[in-house]
Amino acid sequence: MDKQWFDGMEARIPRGEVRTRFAPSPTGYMHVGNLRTALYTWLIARHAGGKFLLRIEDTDQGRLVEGAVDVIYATMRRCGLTWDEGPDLGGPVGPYIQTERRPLYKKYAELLVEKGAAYYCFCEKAESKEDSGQFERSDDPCRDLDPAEAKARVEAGEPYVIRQRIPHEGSTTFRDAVYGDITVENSELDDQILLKRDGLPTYNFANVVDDHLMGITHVVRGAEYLSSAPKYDLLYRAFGWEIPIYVHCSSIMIADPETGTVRKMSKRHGDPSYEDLIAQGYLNEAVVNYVALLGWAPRGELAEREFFTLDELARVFDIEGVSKSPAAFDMAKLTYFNASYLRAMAPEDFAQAAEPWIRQTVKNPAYDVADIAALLQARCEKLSDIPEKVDFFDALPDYDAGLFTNKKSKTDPEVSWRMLEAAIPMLEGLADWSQGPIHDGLIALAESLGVKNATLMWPVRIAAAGKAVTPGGAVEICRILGREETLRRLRLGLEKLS
RNA sequence: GGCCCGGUGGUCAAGCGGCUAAGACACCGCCCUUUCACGGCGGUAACACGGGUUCGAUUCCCGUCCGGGUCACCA
Repeated sequence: MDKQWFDGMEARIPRGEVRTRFAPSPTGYMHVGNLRTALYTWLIARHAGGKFLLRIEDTDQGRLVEGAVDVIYATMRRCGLTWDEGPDLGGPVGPYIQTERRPLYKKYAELLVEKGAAYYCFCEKAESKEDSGQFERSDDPCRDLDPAEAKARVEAGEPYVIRQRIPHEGSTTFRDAVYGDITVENSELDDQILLKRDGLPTYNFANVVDDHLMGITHVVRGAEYLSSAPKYDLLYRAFGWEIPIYVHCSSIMIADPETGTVRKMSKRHGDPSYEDLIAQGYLNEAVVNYVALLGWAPRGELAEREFFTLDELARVFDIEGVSKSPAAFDMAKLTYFNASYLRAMAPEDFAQAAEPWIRQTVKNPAYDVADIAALLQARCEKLSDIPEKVDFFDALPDYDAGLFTNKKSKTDPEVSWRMLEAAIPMLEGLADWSQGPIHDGLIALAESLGVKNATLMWPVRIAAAGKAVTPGGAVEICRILGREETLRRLRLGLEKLS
């Protein structure tokens, strides 16, 4: 056995430093739940001034996805979850890709066999969950094989796996930072496979080995791993390693409209992933902020606060505030966060973000993106709301004359006809086609006609836009459309009313 | 089903033995107003249930119910 593996790693890591890791498997997208786990993991490290590492768990050869690692990098970067060590950066305890650490796991598994905490198993492979459970764990005929005989069969080339030998008696208690102490009867635990037939480790084994070798102090992961935690403890103890602090995070649920119940959020059921949300026009900052609050809440003074930047989160995040019960993902609230972030943007930043969405329907270069964006900023909750809202600029919709009737504005077809007839010459004669003059001209006209502002504004806006609801009022829309186009549309309205 | 973990308004949640039980989203009104928004103001709405412990339980313990997780050579 190569002794350096046992003594070398620890020496490379400063004592007392908090080290956490996000260890995704490359699936090609980021679950919302995974994003939150990554975020909390990052926050714990940053809060403590420690190190955050990225490790790729690609031990499932059957599920390799091309380019998936790049998706992970891109997502992490976009979210601001910077890492200090990782496959691309390297670091003192690499490699950071599990398949590149392959020889390591076998050595450690064999060490466990030597110690009697694991054993070779030659039983038939159960290909799936359904095929498993052919025999009860206590019935595994290989568990009590003579070590020398087992070794001989291995050397003879017989396929095998290495299983963890879990005591049949007693119980195991482990400690979790959010759930507290949890005790499980050992008889409830199965002799899980550590090393697969292909020589690669299972997730559970690779985690223990890597987390130890990489000096991870806080193991953060989803609550679905809570039930395997006692087996981890048994493994750490068998190795004689220090047990890290476990931080299990409850699942993120989502309401299922079909069944009227909640279930764990998952890509498989068509629930949105991080990428989906971004594609739907949600801002990265809003998603991160919202997700941070799904399962964690600031305490004390900050209990009422909801808006946090990443840096602020790093400052105030504490494991104490992590909740034990599963939280339901609420798209409406995410939308609220997104709307707030959109409104808080500098106008020019918003215009830049909105431009591609505006240009989906506003192709005419005569219409200024910044002008339109200014109308939109307070009126959209997500960027994908935009195209539909501004579709009337390029082409006047084929609207119904009924739109001219509006009770609140006191308009009907007849009134509207008079308003348009009066507005057209006034607008034609305007010296300067800009916000102030158009506004003042219309207000003055309303006064001279003896009608309330809305009575004049409504028909003008309807004729100009051809829609009942528009971003911005009559003045803004006319200004952007330009004098010529505005007059053309108002005359069309007049015709429609004749 | 066994085991494990949860349970404060529809949702996220504060609370950590004594409170008229915060706040936010959503919803409903009102104000503002050139449509719709934004913004402002106000409102409806909760401690799952039953036993204990205690002078006193949302808070501690037990049971019930409900919800979730897990029982793969997947992670």
